[in-house]
Amino acid sequence: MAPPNRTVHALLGFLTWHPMSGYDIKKSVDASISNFWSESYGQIYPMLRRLVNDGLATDDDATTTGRGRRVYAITRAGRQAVQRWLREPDPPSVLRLEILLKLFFGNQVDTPTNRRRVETHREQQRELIDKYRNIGRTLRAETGDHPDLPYWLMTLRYGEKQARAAIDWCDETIAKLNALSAEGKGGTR
Amino acid sequence: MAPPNRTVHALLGFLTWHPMSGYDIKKSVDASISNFWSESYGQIYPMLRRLVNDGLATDDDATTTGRGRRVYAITRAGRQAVQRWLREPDPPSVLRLEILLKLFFGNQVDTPTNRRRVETHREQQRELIDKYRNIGRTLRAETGDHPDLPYWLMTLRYGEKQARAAIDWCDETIAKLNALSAEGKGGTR
DNA sequence: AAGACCATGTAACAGGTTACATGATTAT
DNA sequence: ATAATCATGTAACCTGTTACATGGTCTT
Repeated sequence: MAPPNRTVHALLGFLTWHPMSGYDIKKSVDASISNFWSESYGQIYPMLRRLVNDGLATDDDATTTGRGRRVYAITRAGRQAVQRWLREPDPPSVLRLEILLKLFFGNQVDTPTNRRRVETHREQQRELIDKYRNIGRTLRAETGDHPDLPYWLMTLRYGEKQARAAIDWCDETIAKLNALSAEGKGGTR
Repeated sequence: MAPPNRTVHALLGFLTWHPMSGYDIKKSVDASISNFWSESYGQIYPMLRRLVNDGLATDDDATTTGRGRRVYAITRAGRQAVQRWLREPDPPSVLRLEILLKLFFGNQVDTPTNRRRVETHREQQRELIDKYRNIGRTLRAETGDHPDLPYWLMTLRYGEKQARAAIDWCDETIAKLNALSAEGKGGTR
């Protein structure tokens, strides 16, 4: 009865590499896939219990040290679940971009307000590109021969491309906003 | 006590145009902002009640016809809430792209599986571009003089740019996957 | 001794989807 | 008549975040 759950699969994915604690997983998620995925402790800890319950992971392990730390290891069934999941088609991902929702109603506020919003977005995307570049550099340097590295870089590259496209759009949109406001002020009527 | 809620603001946004029923709003959402926003009936109907309760909309209206249909109108307080919201900065939007999560663990499956995933994504994005172009054409034709039109087109344009970037990435990634698998088969070891 | 940070966990809540139930109206 | 679709609504459920509580360990 493997649950068709995304968090579960993310956790199992990390456990395929080596046994980890909830804390480790959280750290790994933040450090490696935070540009397209997130998990909170409130999800992680209960889910790990559930994995054990479903026979997809174990914690009755010598590696679970005496006090604080509880280390989980993936089971054969767990690996099979990952394999199944990795072969499933992807459900379309629903996204909700509040910036676009606001811009959609942009005619109800003044141009500077809209422009400021787009400019802020531009800055954020600019920062993201730098972040991605740095992560890429670190990855190449520290794990240059890891067989998973090419896949990690592909996911980074996706973020980079999206951010570049977003910046393009911001520039174009700022120009349009300016044109609109010029029209409204001086122009033909 | 205006709630800091996204659905609420989406609903109010539509109500700024003219009074609408829950059903109307759902239709409008699907027809105009579905590429970056969604609302389900399960959200809409209870939320409309709440708007009335909070004094941001009314339904004690002559427009609410005898039987089925219940039409909501925005109040002054509602308009003020929209204005406040439109001037707020945008929270960073968290996205979770399952395709990237799977590709991140791509080394655990064969290249054709990964490639198929990326190719499917490419096709979906290709279709999206067509869809956006059609919506744009319809909008221009049917509401060519509406003062909100430029803003609507901007949000469409965002989707178009993102989709184009995604296609670029797909092409690049497919090439990389092929190179990886060629390496693995014949190559240096 | 203090502060950072390792580490686990839960409770409360918010946000959201799906599936179902119900019935009116309109078009064929 | 029948089918489509207009139209509202709820219950069950899942997903997810935030805030809090708790205590160990390591460094200065």
